[in-house]
Amino acid sequence: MYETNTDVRSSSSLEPCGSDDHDDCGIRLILDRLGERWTVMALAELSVGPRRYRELERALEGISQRMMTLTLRRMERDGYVLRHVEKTIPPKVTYELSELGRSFAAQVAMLVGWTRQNKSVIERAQVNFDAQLEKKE
Amino acid sequence: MYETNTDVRSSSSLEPCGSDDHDDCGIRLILDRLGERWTVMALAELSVGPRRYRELERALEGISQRMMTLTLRRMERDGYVLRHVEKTIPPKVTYELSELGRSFAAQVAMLVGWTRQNKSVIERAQVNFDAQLEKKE
DNA sequence: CGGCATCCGCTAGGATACTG
DNA sequence: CAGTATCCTAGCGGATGCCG
Repeated sequence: MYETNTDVRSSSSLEPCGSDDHDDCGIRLILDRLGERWTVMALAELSVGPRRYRELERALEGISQRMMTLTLRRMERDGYVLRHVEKTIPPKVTYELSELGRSFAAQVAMLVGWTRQNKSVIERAQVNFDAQLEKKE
Repeated sequence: MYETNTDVRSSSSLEPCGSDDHDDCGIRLILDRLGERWTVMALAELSVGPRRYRELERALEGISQRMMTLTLRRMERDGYVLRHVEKTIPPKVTYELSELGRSFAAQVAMLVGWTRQNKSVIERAQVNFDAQLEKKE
């Protein structure tokens, strides 16, 4: 019955930190980042391989320069992304996932997988919920 | 199209939806919810067992009535939570995780596990990043 | 008890302009 | 090319008050 895995699923049930009173056991550290609009897409693009600033900007269609920079800075600050600068003219800046970043991307990939499998169920629940509301009006 | 696969890790690498142009393949459906402040804590509390409104409110220390209600409504709308009403006086309303909700909670538990394992690495990266910034000023 | 309605501050994030 | 700086708004979320 032993899972000798490197596995992350050491606690198979939720209930963060053994019901640590109101601390969320640090999960916010990553969920605040994932909650932002572009992080996952940047993670996805970078998990293909290293990318220059402009390449990312083009891949993340619709992103503003401001958010491109902010997103990358925050990912770098958390240690997911490594930033390499070549001080040529014009400059060349390359972004790359760190070991931590690749591990993180793998986790997010699982979430994406779960979402893909349950998307239709969720959407049906939403439609149904909204329909019930209307009937009461 | 049949999905014979119960395993969520069908795509081990990120790169949502085979580089679907700018759609994030629906991951926002769940990340927008997880990005909110109280969802994970509510999920955690409910994964222990069914709870009444006030019980949840007390468990999620610091939450406002407004956000307690909003959080529960949105979780109900997505199909994670079932709401049972007993029209007594005073009323008794009980919330409970659905099958989907338990499956979702299990996914979040993995994220919590990953966070626990990497928390210190991330925090060290942040401190280091901030220190580098100050040196340049 | 289990809500909904209202007001209000804070911040994610878009648009635009400028720089080394 | 790879940013920074400024302005602005839409929406999360807190505080407060009322209700069946």
